[in-house]
Amino acid sequence: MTTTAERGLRIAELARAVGVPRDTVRYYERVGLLPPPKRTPGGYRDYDVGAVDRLQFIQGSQRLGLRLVDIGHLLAVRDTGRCPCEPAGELLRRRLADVDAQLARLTALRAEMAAMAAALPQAECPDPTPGTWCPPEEREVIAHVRADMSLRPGLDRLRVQQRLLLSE
Amino acid sequence: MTTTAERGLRIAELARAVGVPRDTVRYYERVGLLPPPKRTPGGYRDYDVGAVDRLQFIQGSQRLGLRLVDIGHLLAVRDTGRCPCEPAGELLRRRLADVDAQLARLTALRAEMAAMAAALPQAECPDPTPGTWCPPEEREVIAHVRADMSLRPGLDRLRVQQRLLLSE
DNA sequence: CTTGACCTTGGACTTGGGTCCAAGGTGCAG
DNA sequence: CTGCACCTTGGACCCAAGTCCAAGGTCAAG
Repeated sequence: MTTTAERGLRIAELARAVGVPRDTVRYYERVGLLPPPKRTPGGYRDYDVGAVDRLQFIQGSQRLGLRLVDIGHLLAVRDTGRCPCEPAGELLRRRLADVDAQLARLTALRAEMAAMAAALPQAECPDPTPGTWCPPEEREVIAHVRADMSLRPGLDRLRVQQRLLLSE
Repeated sequence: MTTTAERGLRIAELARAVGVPRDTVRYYERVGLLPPPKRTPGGYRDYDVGAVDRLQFIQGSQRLGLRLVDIGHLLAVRDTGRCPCEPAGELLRRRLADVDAQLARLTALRAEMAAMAAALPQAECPDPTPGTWCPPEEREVIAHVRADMSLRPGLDRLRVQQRLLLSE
């Protein structure tokens, strides 16, 4: 028997292999994305190479904008061996629509911001009165933009978008 | 003296005026976006009409993708009366760059997702083996996309973007 | 005066995806 | 055998931007 019961990956090795923190791997296990691995006699997690694949899949799916729960669904169908194309396609198509909507919103946003930026004077402008915004001439432009800003109906989705724009 | 000490807005009135929950107004006060208003003898918050303006400004800025902290900075310069054009312009230009970067990423993402979706067969496809993903022919395409997905260097910014794509 | 709508507060809870910690166990080289 | 790196666990904490709650106070109408 040459079945050398080769020792799989320890958690740090797996984590390093895909470039995530160890805690994240444990977290994925906690939330059910990674099945509980075999354990060494001492209780250490003992992953086989498939785990690298799975973890990479999770990472990739995340980059495609899927939430962990959705990735979980995807993994579930992948695991059962039923054709994943239907649900995966469904998911992808929905996300694609989202991305398109997002692109449209971002494009509009970009135009708006560019307009605002253009409206702001280059350098020396007299200090405005507190509580207002920019001296008279500019004020009209800004007021326009502002009205535009405040009157637009509540696209709650945008809330989500803002978070992303931010990053610092 | 015709200074009729007219009663300002109660919190619910202010909130209704701009279409936010009462709690949000209090929250903004807690985090320093709204100054603590006058109080009625009974301790009720007593807002003047300027608060509507300020709250609308906050809402508008949020729609432009600013975080509350950033909006706070903006409001601070607005309040001090120093020319806001410089910092505001700075902020706007940075955000604009972010939006551009985001647009680029989203566009790439869209292409990638479209490719994936196109690669998925329409309907009847043989069930794949568990743990893999789609039958052989498609598998290559997917594998390619997947490699692309997993090998791309860690643009951590994307993490933020994902959140946004999600909405459900 | 009573009723009911409104207001006050501090604090806890939410979502999503982690991240960190302390106390203690394991594995292996020297 | 010692030392050290690594592992285990449960649980607490983080961010953002709220949201909800209970216990109690206020105000205006009837």
